[in-house]
Amino acid sequence: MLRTDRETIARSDDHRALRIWLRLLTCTQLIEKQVCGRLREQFSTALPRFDLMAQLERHPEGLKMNALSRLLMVTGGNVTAIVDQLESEGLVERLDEPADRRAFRIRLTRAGERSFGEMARAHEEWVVDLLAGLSRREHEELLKLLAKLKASAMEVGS
Amino acid sequence: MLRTDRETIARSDDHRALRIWLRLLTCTQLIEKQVCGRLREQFSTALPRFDLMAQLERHPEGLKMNALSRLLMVTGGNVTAIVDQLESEGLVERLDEPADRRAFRIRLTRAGERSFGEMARAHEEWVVDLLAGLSRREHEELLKLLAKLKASAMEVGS
DNA sequence: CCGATATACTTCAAGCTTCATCTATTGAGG
DNA sequence: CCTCAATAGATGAAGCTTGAAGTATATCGG
Repeated sequence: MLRTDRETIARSDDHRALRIWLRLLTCTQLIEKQVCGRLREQFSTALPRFDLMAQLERHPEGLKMNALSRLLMVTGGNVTAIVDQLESEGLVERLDEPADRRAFRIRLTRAGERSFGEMARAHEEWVVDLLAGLSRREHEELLKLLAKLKASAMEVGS
Repeated sequence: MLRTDRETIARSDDHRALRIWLRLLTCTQLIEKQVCGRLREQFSTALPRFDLMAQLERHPEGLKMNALSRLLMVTGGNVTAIVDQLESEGLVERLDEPADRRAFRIRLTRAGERSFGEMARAHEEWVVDLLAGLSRREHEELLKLLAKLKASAMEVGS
């Protein structure tokens, strides 16, 4: 019978968790560098701008700065800066929120929708390519495990 | 019989890849925020400094700037800045490389080893906690899938 | 040995992000 | 009503990261 004392078990679990975290980080950075680089080369834009527009595209009714900040997991000041940029380029607009005079609703303009659409198509291709080394079965498994991981990490965070 | 035309299959694959990428990014950011925040609160230090020291700890013989840059996936200029900081605090040292007068070998000092050791213990606990929602079986599965993902992404990158 | 090219590292300006702080507005009790 | 705490956003300084340009050294082909 295989015997392992508690400390050894604990140590090997610790080790495994750490390895997962490091590998997760590496994967994210690899993909991020690729996407970031191509976004810059082909569309002269940066990832945070793309991410913000992606959120707006999913919410055609518009989003408050606050909501953007939470969805993108960045600080409010950061959202202000990105929205300022995009607004000055005519890609998004700030609409007054009748119910709350402190807030506005940020929405893609027509030009923003068009511009994002082009980028999104290319972006999707890049991501599909980057993940092409896994089978459909593995994709599904990974998606499931990441959901659990997300839940686990969120619980601790709260 | 279930029938799906090629485009629908392609679209659903695309969709899946995108969802995996988004979820991966979310997981990484969640964990990163946690680790980053606690590192700052409890040790008044930042993640990149910790990461750099972690690499040095794994390579007691020292690493060249170059190697650090590759391992950490950041630019050389960035490594220079972080090493400058840590060196001024006496946590790492630059040793001349006899074979190549352009290069040096960066190593943890005794103080650096001590300081990193404390942080590493706490860090490992945090990570174990954050991943505690998954079983050992799931940990192993996730580690395997991430290895494949890493390989897949690296192939495209090259 | 020499010159061209590549490599190791540094420097610096520009952009991104965060944190702390500030203003305006809302909402809840008294 | 008022006041006070909470919330929506904006602002500005400080730190991190990058990319491009610069310096010094190494290597390779003639």
